[in-house]
Amino acid sequence: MNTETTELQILKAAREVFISKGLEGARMQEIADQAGINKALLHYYFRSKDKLFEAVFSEVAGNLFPAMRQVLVAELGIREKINFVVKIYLKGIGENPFIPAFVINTLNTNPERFLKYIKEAGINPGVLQKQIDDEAAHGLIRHIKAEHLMVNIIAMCIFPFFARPIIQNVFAMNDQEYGAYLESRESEIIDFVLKSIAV
Amino acid sequence: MNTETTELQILKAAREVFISKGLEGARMQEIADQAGINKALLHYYFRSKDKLFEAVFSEVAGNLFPAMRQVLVAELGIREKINFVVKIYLKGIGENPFIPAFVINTLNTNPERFLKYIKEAGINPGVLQKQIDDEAAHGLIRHIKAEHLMVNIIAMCIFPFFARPIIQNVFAMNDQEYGAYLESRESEIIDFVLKSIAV
DNA sequence: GTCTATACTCTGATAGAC
DNA sequence: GTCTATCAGAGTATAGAC
Repeated sequence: MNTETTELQILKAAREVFISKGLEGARMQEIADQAGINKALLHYYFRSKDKLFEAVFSEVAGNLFPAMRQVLVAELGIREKINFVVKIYLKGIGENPFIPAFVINTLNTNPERFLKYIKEAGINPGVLQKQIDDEAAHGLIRHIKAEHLMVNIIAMCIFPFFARPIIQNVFAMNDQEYGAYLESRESEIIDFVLKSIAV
Repeated sequence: MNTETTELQILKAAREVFISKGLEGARMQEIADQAGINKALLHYYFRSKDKLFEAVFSEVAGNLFPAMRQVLVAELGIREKINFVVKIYLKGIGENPFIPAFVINTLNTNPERFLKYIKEAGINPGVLQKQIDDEAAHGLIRHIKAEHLMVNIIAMCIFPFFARPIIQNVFAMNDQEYGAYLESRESEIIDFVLKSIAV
């Protein structure tokens, strides 16, 4: 098998194992098995467990913020931005439902590792705040601080993914029902937010 | 030193280390150091690392849901309940800001361990749904499903605690400013929700 | 109950043949 | 590039003295 394929297979396997077990919980042996290769090869390609983790994490983290940034600077009204960001987030996370817990876990056990990716993202909430102030002044929405609006929206989008077992149990949903619940949240969240910021 | 004191000191130290490092990341040596005792004593009191973790986790998990349950069955209108639950949650978590990440982490790496505590909690959202339907029928609030309202509220309360490094960086807050931000969220969340469910 | 010393296991990492 | 075999270190757990 050629080099590139092997490397990609390792990364794929590593991503799955690290995401479900975390850095400390993951075993190089398990990653090797999952990739259908040998433990020694992992070190041949990535030198150490930590470097392999870094490779996985940078890939994941690198995809987190660009979408957000794109929305913030887009030429859209607040309502359209809200509509857009909720859809993008739910779709993105829905395709990789364990990413949020993985990120939060890394964020808490290893904050330094994370900071550079946040900085690289170059998200500037100032433009959003200005837009909010503008639209509020014109009576299109009520006034609200960007740091509350953004956090509220993202919280509502992400939370059901890592609290899944709790929610599913408390509301007695089976897997299928939970899938439907997640889908229903798209319009629910948008509706919830728009009603809240209406004048 | 007497038995009880030592056991409590071990539990305290174990709680701190497990919460910041997770089950796999924690070291028995570190727990022993933190407790000011010897590694062997940990095993004398708790037999194994896993049993020690279980002791810590059951204590933490056992305190999570009772508050929520109490609010659900209280004799209060929806608006008062919302007001109440936000305050209770923010206060409770504020005193132990790393609990949410710890729980989410355990929840994802070891779901089985969690399920029994959820079941024990005996939270019944049916009563809340009935109350919502009632108040909506009387035109006091708009209609909304309990599984959206509850998840939205809790998400907004908890999220800032485990996303702290991200939020703090994106909005360029220092530690003091972040403390003020967390405090300001109490009234912001209540306001945000009440405006959203107004008729 | 508490300690020191040590046994044992697991696992990340390397050496070296092919 | 890929494998088998092995090392070295870390970390949990136990034995046994006090």
